[in-house]
Amino acid sequence: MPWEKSFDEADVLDRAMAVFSKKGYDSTSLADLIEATGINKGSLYNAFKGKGDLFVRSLLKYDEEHRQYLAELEAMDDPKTALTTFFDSLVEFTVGDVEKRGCFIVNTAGDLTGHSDKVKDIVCNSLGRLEAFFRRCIEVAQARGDMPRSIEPQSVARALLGLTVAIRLLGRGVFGRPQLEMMAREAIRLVE
Amino acid sequence: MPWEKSFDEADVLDRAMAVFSKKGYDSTSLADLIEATGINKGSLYNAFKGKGDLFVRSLLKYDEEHRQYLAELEAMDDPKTALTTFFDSLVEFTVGDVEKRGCFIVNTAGDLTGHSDKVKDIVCNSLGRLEAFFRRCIEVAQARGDMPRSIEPQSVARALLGLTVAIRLLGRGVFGRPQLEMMAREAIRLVE
DNA sequence: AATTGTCTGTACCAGTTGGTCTATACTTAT
DNA sequence: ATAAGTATAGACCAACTGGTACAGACAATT
Repeated sequence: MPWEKSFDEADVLDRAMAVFSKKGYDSTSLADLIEATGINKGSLYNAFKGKGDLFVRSLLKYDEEHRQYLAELEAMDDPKTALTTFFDSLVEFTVGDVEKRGCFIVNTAGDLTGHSDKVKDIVCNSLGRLEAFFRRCIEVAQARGDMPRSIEPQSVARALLGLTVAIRLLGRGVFGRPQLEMMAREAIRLVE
Repeated sequence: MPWEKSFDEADVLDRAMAVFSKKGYDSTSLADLIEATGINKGSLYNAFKGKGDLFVRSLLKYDEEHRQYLAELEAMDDPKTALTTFFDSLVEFTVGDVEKRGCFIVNTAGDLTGHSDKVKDIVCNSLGRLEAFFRRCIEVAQARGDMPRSIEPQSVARALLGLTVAIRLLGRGVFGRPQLEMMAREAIRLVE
């Protein structure tokens, strides 16, 4: 009888995610991946179909974790606090990202050309879910009387998505903490 | 006596700009550049120091053109119209970009890791100028009584910059015209 | 016509790319 | 011990990478 897979696949995906996110798909070589994951080239091609497959699976895992975080926020059941918490931790997370690897989804969104339709779908769905989360937060808060009726949920949700993308993108080298905090504050001002 | 340079350097930079913008620095090969510019490898290395130099000079040219456009807008001397015109043409330009090459500056901003400090400076300065343009528009409009005093020029300008970046980035494959128009409308709503 | 220097094409370079393959070491259950 | 399957290391591949070198074609001045 053989041997159970020895390396932790989730761990490999996490490490691959970090490299792909930091350098992008094309600029990440197999050598980079082998060094980062610690597993051998043979094992890599045994466990995954290749570089492309590893990328897609990493992206899916990142997306899945993101989705869970949104679910936790939504479970707070105080939509306005959920929004402020989101933007607070967004800035905190971005500033704390000392390696400047940024958001895997946003980085990939800026690179959509030259990616498969599968990747495009993952990115579009992920961003769509975030926008929908914003929209639900606004609608529920309005129903509770915590947010003015004058706000159009769909379009403000889309603006919040835009500011989120901008914070994640510009936080990777253009802006520092004070600038990012100012942008986040302005995002919250949109729903006040 | 020799011969004056025969190919149009500005034209070469424009063509290089298109390829670099579409595929990014790393993913653009010398073969791509030769095919796009139409000039020979030898001429390329004679006229420019190499791939990196060609990239920087293309980026500078793009930035310069951008700067001129902003100057034209500011010369309109009606800051609020300048802002709406900016976002209208931003969406129009993004939608009309059928090759989905996006904004050279924004694309490079998303890729800042792995670029020289020179490139970082160009990108940061370019985005900084756009933000300053927004701020001046707001301040002048406020002085004229065309915009509410409650608006904080600096932070709203930064939010407008964020939405601009988002429109350019997401317009490259994630969003279509209606979604982009909605984001642009929300940007204008920030200064009303 | 001779000269000067740019353009072009091609050949060439060493290093890297993603990917395959094989031989060997190893771990587990029979 | 044997068998089955996994991990590893490395050799190997053709294609491509950015970059250099060189020969000849060409244009403009003298």
